[in-house]
Amino acid sequence: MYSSEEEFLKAYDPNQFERLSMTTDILILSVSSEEESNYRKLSKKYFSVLLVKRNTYPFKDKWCLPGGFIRIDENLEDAPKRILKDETNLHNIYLEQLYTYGDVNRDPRMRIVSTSYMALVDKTKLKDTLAPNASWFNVTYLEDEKYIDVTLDNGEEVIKFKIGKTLKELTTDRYKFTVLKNDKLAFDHPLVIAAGVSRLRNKISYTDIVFNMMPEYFTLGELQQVYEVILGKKLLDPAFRRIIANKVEKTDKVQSGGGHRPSALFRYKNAKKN
Amino acid sequence: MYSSEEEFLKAYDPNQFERLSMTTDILILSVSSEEESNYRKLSKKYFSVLLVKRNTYPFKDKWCLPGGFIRIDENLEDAPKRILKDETNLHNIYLEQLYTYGDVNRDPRMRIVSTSYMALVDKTKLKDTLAPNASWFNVTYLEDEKYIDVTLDNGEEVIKFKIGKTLKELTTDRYKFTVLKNDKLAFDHPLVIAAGVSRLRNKISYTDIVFNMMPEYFTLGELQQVYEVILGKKLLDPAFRRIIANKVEKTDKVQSGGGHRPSALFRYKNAKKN
DNA sequence: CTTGTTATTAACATTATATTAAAAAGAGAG
DNA sequence: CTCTCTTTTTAATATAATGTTAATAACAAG
Repeated sequence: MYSSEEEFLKAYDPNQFERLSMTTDILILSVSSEEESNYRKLSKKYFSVLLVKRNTYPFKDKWCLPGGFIRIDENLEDAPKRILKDETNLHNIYLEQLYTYGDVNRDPRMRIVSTSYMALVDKTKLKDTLAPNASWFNVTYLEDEKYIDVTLDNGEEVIKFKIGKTLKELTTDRYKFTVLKNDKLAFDHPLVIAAGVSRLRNKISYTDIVFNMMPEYFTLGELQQVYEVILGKKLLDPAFRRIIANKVEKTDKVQSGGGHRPSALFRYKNAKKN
Repeated sequence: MYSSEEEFLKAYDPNQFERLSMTTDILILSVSSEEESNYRKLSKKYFSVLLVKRNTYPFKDKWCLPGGFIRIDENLEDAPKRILKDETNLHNIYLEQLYTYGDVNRDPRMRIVSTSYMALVDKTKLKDTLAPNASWFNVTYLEDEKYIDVTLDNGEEVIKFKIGKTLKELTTDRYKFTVLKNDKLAFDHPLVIAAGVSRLRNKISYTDIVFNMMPEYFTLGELQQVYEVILGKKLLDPAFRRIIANKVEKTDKVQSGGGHRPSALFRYKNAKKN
């Protein structure tokens, strides 16, 4: 029919299949620093996620993940980068694609497929650069065989939802989830949060991504707290130290002033030395 | 501006952002049975992937993964299911989303974003149901720190390509790959193959997905060969048996006739008993 | 009956992980 | 200045997981 690819392309009709819209949603995760209420000995750390309050329809006045439309002349992964820049004023942030959601009715406006990303940030690097309608929520994440219970709390508002894992017959596809209760979080964003936390929990043990959430210098106690928050359980000191021993290096700095033996400050071994 | 969501939706202009097309690509993986050349003692198993030869532009006469356009009224994950049915005449196959590729120029026709899926099948269940332009290729997959070398071979044609891993600074994002050499495989499908094999290698150790590639009854030797093919290395018998001990159950069937001690046939423990 | 072959498991060696508990070093109270 | 409190840090031990060697089992073919 056509004798060359050029000829084919010239005659190509892009409207053969009806086109659709794409958006991106970004799960921005960090660990609460909680320095305000740091009495000594009580510095409970939390996982935290950045949400924005919608001021337009649909889902007006509900919370949602930062996101937006993919532009026609923009690479897929450039959209989350752009939005991250707008939202936190940071670039060069760890970003990883999570999952693409594409149910026909997931958006009331029209057919929209959305690719979600997970970003890990060191909260101490931002500060006052947050957008006005954005807020960090502490995450409590409880998972058992059948359900995941998530509670989000920003100090003023509490969002709770429950996610049921659908029958995992022969496998453990961690993304086949169903939202059971939710009335404050827009779209299918509860699924994105569950998928992201799940992914992070999993990856923390075989990659070094956790250091994207850490400042340059940290004590092993602080690092252990972050591991504990992400894994949702206490770790024993010697075991933890053995695990991360070859990932970090001791510096000659120490952190004193805590009413106890001062702790050595460590840094990530493979970090680019500035 | 609008006093209700309905009112907003009624007035909504879906053409605010230029829409794009979406396709899906399916990485159908299996393990070669190789029963034809089964002399005794030499039954080398291979990983295999199903490719189809394109008979239209673009990439006419090149091989590619089975795939197609997402229809406007079709859930995202229903598209790969539909195509899988067309291609292999099987349904109820293990299917898992891999990654969504969305570079602006990844398709010469127009802006197309593609979500790839991985399907695992038991090759003994198909047989003569293959589409005429489709063919199984044995996969050889060699991975080191910097590169992945892949060779695909269907007995008549050999496809080779090399993939470079981009600088993994703070992390190990297994998807940030670059295709270095490739002239017979269309689109960014080398990336999909690398991502899928990588995912399978990883997941085999903490899930039971491998049983999706196995027939109902199998010997531990056969299962071990599949593990070895997927992991790309030899395993020691006792170690392997300990690992899978609680995943399989011995049946009273045996497989004899191999010129040696007959082996017990096992089955997957959590399989639905028919 | 002997040999070749793979299946299967026992027994031991090595390594990794879990657990307990002790020593180290500063802050603050008196 | 000394005692107590606290957290850091590591030593030492116990337990579990994994790696390795090699013995035994069972059948086919000559």
